[in-house]
Amino acid sequence: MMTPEEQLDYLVGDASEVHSREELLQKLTLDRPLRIKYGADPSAPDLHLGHSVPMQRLRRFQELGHQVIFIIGDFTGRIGDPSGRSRTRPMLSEEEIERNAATFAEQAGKILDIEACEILYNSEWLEELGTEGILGLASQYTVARMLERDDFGKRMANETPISIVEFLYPLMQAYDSVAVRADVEVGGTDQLFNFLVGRDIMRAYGMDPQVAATWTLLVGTDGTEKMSKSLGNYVGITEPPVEMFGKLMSISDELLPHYWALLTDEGFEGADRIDEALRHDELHPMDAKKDLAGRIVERYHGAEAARQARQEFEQVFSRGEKPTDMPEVEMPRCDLEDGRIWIVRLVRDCGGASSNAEARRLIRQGAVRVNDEKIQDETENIAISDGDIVQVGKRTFAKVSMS
RNA sequence: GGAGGGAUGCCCGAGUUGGCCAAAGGGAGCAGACUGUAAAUCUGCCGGCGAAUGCCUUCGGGGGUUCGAAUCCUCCUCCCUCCA
Repeated sequence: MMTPEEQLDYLVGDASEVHSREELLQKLTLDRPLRIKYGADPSAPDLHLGHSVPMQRLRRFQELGHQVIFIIGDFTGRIGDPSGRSRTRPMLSEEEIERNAATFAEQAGKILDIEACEILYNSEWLEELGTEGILGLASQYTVARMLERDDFGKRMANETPISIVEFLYPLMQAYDSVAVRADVEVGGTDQLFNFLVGRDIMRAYGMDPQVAATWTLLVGTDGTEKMSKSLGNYVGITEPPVEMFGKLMSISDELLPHYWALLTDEGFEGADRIDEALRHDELHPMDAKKDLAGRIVERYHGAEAARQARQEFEQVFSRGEKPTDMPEVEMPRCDLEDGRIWIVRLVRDCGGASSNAEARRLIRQGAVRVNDEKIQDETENIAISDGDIVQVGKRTFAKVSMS
């Protein structure tokens, strides 16, 4: 059994900010499971490694017997994204939200014990608030304090508009904490302000304020922006092992310690060790990356899958060989003329291009090979037979299957 | 309530004395070279169409002027800024 101090370290030792550790320590000595709040977006059901960071931490709370509460922001989702100016958040129907929540639960279940979690919709209590309740809530906070938020402050300074609902958003999120009697709220550093509003609002409603704990946001595979689906720089936790492995191998060396710290169980200490070893040339960056990729694939797909993904990666990219499994393209004989097919059409059928123009471009640029032979004439009608292998670029392969 | 500015290709953003605009430039993306599938860099591509100096669809939406419009007129929709 860990002492409360050890628990504190285990739970928030690697957090970027905790307000406050003393309070959390005090709560840990209470003889009851704490209620740990995590807000989930109702519109983005595909979880990626960025989401996995706070979720791994939630799992630790769970391990120590605390109660994890997911709040699906179905109501707050409707009032729009407070940060995105032009991004119009689509209105989601109830069925969609329901479906997204199911997907969320399924994917979150890969990281923690979902059966033991409470999943709540904030429309449940926010709808009941009514105008009177909203006004009462709004009266608990001042404009000046709202402007303390970095984002708002900047926009005021730049004279870019801020809509009133954007002020309401943190308040509602704060009210969620009141409604679920949260002891702790966890999330990314971008949520800190909202979490702190939560503390104030809880006090205003006569409750013990929640502890706010945030973790550094995971940077995407591009190495600059935060990981997000819309930026296309993400690694989804349900992606197939080979894809996952490949994406992790393509990150820059500089990103390695950051990933190591946030995504492995070794945390910042392990990351420092890796960083040190890399600096002294005791470790090759590629090996370190393979290690990282392997660990992550293993977490979501198991050890065997991780081993295979690594092997496949080395086969195709290090040795330039063909992958073990290639998708087959059905080639009806009747579509051929004298056993020949237009190369552009072939590239498209293999999924190597989405239009003829794109296929032409690829051919002109020397990216297309059929049975290892480079094809550069975009007008060529090529003879094909069963089992021929078409390669487009470095990673798209397909095997022809005559029918 | 009043005055003014704007809506361009995936994103940002030129272009508005009408033709030389499929539309500059940057970013993203894709391919090639180089590699450790790195990253960085360099080169090329970057609306579509079974070869074309060719054709088709694009510059918020509709209508119009014209041989010809992203560029002019008109109505509509949306966004923004300033004054009150």
